[in-house]
Amino acid sequence: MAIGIKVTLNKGLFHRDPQETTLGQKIIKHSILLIDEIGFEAFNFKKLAIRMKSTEASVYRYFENKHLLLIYLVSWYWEWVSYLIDINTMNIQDPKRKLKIIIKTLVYASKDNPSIEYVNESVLHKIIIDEGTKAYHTKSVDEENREGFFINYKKLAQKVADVITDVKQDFPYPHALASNLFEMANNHIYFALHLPRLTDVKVENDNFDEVEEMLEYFAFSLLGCNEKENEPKNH
Amino acid sequence: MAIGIKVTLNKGLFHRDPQETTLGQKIIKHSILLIDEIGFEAFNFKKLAIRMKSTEASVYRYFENKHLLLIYLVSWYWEWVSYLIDINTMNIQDPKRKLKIIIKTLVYASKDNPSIEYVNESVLHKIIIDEGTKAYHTKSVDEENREGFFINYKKLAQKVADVITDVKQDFPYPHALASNLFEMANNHIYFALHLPRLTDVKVENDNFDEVEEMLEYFAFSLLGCNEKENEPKNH
DNA sequence: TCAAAAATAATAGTATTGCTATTATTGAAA
DNA sequence: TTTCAATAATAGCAATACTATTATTTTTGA
Repeated sequence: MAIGIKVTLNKGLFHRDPQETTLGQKIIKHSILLIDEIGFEAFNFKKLAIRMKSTEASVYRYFENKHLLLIYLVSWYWEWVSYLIDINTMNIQDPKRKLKIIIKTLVYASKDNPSIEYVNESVLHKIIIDEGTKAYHTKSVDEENREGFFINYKKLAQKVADVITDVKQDFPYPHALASNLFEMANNHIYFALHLPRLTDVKVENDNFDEVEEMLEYFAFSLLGCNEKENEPKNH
Repeated sequence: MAIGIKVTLNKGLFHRDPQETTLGQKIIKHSILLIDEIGFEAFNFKKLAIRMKSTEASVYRYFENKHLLLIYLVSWYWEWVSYLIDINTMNIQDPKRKLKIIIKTLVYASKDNPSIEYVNESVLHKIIIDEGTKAYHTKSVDEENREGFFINYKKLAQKVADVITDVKQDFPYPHALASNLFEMANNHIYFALHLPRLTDVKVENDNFDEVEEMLEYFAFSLLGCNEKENEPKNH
C-alpha cells in the first residue's frame, strides 16, 4: 500500500472496484460520513444515493448490499492500520518497542497522517469503534470467512501475534492477546464515551492517552515485563 | 432472583411484563429459539408470531420493537449470571477463589442448572455470544443508558470489579478487567467457532475449558498471582 | 473523429418489513 | 351475567431492499 495507490482488498467484497472510479470513491467517502451520522442500522443505499447526488441503482452496481460495504470499510481500515504499523516499526528491532508502537498505532491510527483524499480516516475510525464488530457477527460469517472477507483482520492479528511471541517466546496466547488488544482499543474508547462504568479510562476531545496506557499495562503485565523494564515515555 | 420467580428488569424495556403471562413467556421462549436459528437481522415479529402461533400485533403489545427485545434478553442473561455468581460464591471468602468461580460461571453459565421453564439458557448463551454486543452498539445507546437499560450489565461489572480489587488493592483497572473478562469469555468462544485465527483456544462440543483456562491465565497474570500461588485445579 | 461499448442517471416496480389501527372473539373477575 | 381486559384476525401504510428498463453521457480505441 502506498499513498495515492489502492489498498488491496478481496474482490468478492464488491461488484466493481470503488477505488478505481470517481463514483466509487464518492460511495466510499459518503458512506463513511453517512454511517457515522445516522448509524449503520438507519443507513441505506437510497439515503446514500441522495446524499451523494447519484442513484440507488448506481450504488448497487458497486456493492451488493450495505453489509458487504461495511466489511469493505472494516477491511480497508485494518489494512490501513497494518500499513501504518509497517512503516512505524520499520527500523525498530526491539520487540517491546515494536509492541508499544503497535499499541499506539491501534489507538491513534486516525491521527496518523498519510491520508487518502476520499477516506476520512478519523471518521472511519469512529465507525470501526461503533459498528466494527457487526461486520463479522452475522449468520453468514463462516461462508464469508471461507471467501476470505476477513483476511486483512486475521493477517494483522498474525503480525501482532508474531511480535508478541518475539517479546515472550513461551507466551501461550499470542493470537488471543493480539485480537484482544484490537478489541480493547476500540471497546474502551466506546465505553469511555457511552458506558463509562465499564471501564476505568477517560476519553476527552479525541485524547486516547489513557486507553493507550491501559493497553500497555495489560500487554506488558501479561508478557511479564514490569514497568521498570520499559523505557520511559517521551511525550 | 429465585427459581420460579421473576428476574427484575427495567420496566422501560417492555410495554407489558412478559414474565407475567403465558403469552409473554411464549414470546421470550420462541424469540430465543428463533433468533438463534435465523440470526437477529433476519428475525422479526412477524416470523416470531407465526412460529409461536400468535399474531404480530400481540407481540407488539409486549415489546416496542426487536431491538428492545434484544436488550431485554441480554439483561435477563446478565442478571441470571449475576445470580449464579452470587450463589456459587456465597460461602467463599478468598477473593482469588471467588474470581476463579466468577470466570467459570461466565464461561459455563449455560451449564449451570437452576432453570426457568420458558428460557433455554444454553441457547440464550449462544445468542449473547453471537448478538450480545448489538444491544448497546446503536445510535440510541446514550439515551437507553440514561433510562437504565444496561444497569444489569453495569452492576455485574461492578460486582466483579470489587472482587478484583479484593485480590489486588492497587490494581488500576478493575472495571476494565471485569468487562474485558465478559467480552473475552464470549468473543473467544465465537472466534474458536468461526474465526479461529483470532484466538489460541479450541472449543468442541460445548467444551469451553480452554477458554476458562485462558481467562484465568489473563486475570491472574494481570493481578500478579503467578501459577504456583493458585491452588491446583481439580477436574 | 466517430462508432461502439461501458458507465451512469432516471424512473418504475415488487416483495418484504416495521409498524398501527380496527374489529371480533375469548376468558376471567366482579 | 356483565364487563372488561387480553388476544386473535385482518387490513393497511410508509419505508426498505432490492431489480429491471430505458435514456443519456462518457470513455476508448480503430
